[in-house]
Amino acid sequence: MSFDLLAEPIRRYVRDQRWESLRPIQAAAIQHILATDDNYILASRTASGKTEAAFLPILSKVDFRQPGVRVLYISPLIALINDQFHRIEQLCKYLEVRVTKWHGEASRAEKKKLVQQPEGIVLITPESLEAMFVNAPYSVSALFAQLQYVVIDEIHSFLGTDRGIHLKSLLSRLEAVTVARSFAVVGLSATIGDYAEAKRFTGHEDRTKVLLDRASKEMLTSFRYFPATEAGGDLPLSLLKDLYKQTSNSKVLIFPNSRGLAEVIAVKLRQIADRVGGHDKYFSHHSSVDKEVREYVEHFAKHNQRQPFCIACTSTLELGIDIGSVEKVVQVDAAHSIASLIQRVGRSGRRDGEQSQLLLYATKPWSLLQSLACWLLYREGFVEPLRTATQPYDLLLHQALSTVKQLSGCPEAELVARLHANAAFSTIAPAQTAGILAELLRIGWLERIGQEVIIGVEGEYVVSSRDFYSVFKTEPAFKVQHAGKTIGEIPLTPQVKENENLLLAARIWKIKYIDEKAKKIEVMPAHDGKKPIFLGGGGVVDARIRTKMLELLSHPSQHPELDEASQEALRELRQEFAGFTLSDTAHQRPVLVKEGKLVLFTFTGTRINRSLVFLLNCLDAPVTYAYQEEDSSFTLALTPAQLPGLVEQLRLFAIDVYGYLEVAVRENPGLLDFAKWGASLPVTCQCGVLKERYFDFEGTADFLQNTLLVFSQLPQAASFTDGFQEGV
DNA sequence: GACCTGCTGCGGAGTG
Repeated sequence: MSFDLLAEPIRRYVRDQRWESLRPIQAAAIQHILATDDNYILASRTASGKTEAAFLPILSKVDFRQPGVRVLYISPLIALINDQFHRIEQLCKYLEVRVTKWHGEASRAEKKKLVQQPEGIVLITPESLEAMFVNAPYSVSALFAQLQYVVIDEIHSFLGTDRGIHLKSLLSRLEAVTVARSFAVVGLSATIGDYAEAKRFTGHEDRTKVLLDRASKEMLTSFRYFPATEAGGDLPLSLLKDLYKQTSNSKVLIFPNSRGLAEVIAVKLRQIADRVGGHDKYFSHHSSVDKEVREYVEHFAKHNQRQPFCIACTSTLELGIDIGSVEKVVQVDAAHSIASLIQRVGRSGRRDGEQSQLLLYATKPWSLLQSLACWLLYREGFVEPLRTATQPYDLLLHQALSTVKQLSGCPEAELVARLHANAAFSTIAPAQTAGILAELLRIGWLERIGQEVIIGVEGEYVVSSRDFYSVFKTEPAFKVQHAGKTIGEIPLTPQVKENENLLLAARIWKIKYIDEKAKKIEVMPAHDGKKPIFLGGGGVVDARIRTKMLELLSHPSQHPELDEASQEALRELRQEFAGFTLSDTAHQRPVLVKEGKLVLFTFTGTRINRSLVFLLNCLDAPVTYAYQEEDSSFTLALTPAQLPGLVEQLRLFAIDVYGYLEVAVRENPGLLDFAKWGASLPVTCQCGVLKERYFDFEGTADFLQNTLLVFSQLPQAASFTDGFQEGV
């Protein structure tokens, strides 16, 4: 049925592929895309042919004899563009349509040719599109004036992120240069939790539809518990031995949540394999491993059908790039989000009829509890809700500079109007935009010439810098080399000294010398070393995960997926909370009374805990406290009678926090380090960015208002506010 | 107790 709707050359392509049938998502996409000019989100599991689902109908529909680029494909990764280029080019040979890669590592000659004769399909990254707007705005209109379709791959990776707001703004600006003032958008993804958000992303929620294939693969899951021997130490040997036994004969991906631990696992498993005569295909894969080394690992995994292998990796192997069939996925300690767990699980079982396995290791009781909570929520189909910023002042600042550069200056009123008309910034009031522009004029990033604003002297440095095109920050790093070969890149931490040993790319190295000027570290092979240290902020855990953890502690549910040691660890943890009778885990929170102190377990998300820490530091009469993210607990030097009063005080601060935020941001500008362009905003906007993206004071006030405290040694529950009234 | 992502234009040397 759907097949017959395709153009003849495309039908020939499908026949030549010898596919038995079209996949469900392909059949649905063909019917819908050919019938309407609406936007579509195509959601179905990895390796289900989404690229073809989009391109078969689009190529059948679009008239490529017209001049101009007709289809633009946008990807979050260069590697994905290179992957997709081959597939799309194969398909386009049947139509004699030109396909051009346009990213930082693509051929300049090809780009130049395309500008001279704009046609066909272009594959691009958001940053390259940004660069084109800034450096060659005439090319943007020359290439894209006749644009008919924009395909966004892995669209979930943009949703709810700064990079997503950036891309949304670029799409809005792109629409403005097309003759038709619009194009259709097709978004592709395997993991979308929030379809409304995906629809809004296209800029036209009302004419965006979702085509969804829910089919998924069953995984054989088991939890395994090996308690860490020392705090902050490496993994216990018993875990590594078990891990080796479980994985030595399979094709495996191991996700240990950090680059350092990925190295430890790859090196230690290789050492065990050496001793017992196992295979030697142990790799590590993360951002600090050299790109060529990573490509070799990906290539090996993809083209190797029979041999077992093991890759210890971070989120570099979560997205899109096809690495062939994986039989087992191992997660060491809890994944930071359910969205991430879904992507990781999705890396295995790409072939039909293959049984795949998920192994969840834990080294600490709380991590086991969190891991179990995440897995149960994943099974329930829960994905963290996305919070797209409604006041992204920092991204507006970036796009304001980019727009002024694009237009070579423009009247201030027109700039304000353009930014307001941009779908990414429609929720920002023009008065706020004017305030941001005033600040840019004040610091010399913009200048006023007559009626127009242009890029200022200081601004030229910013806009001309290589770092301008992206909205995310990166840490400076040193190249690690051995005998002329680059192994990877690491930040210069105190650990990096001559004669120190470190692990990188699944090997052990001794540092020979450090060339500060050239930013290079020369190393030689060694036999023993420490894991590399990387600097990073903390993770953000959703409140729903913490509530699930509390439910697991309060209700004696059975989980056959847990091994004996895990069962025992869970039993012990439940025992610690046996003194509390919690009937309403949505609102009740336990407070342990011991040794003249209180331990308040908030069981809420990182943002609210973070806000509570901030509010505690605002108090006029300081309270001694210690906060732990692992078990979401606050240890307070208070008596039970004092707690309700404190809580009410914090709630009042949370409702009217602005003054405190302003003081904090002036005293400690580092608070805004998470926002690349935040430092140049007016202080009011800086506070707005902090409030919306780092803290959650509204949620905190809500939490403080509605939570019922259950003390371990008091007979009955007391509400925060009740308690406060009693205290008065 | 984190992880990831991308990048222009120019000059000059080397190559065909």
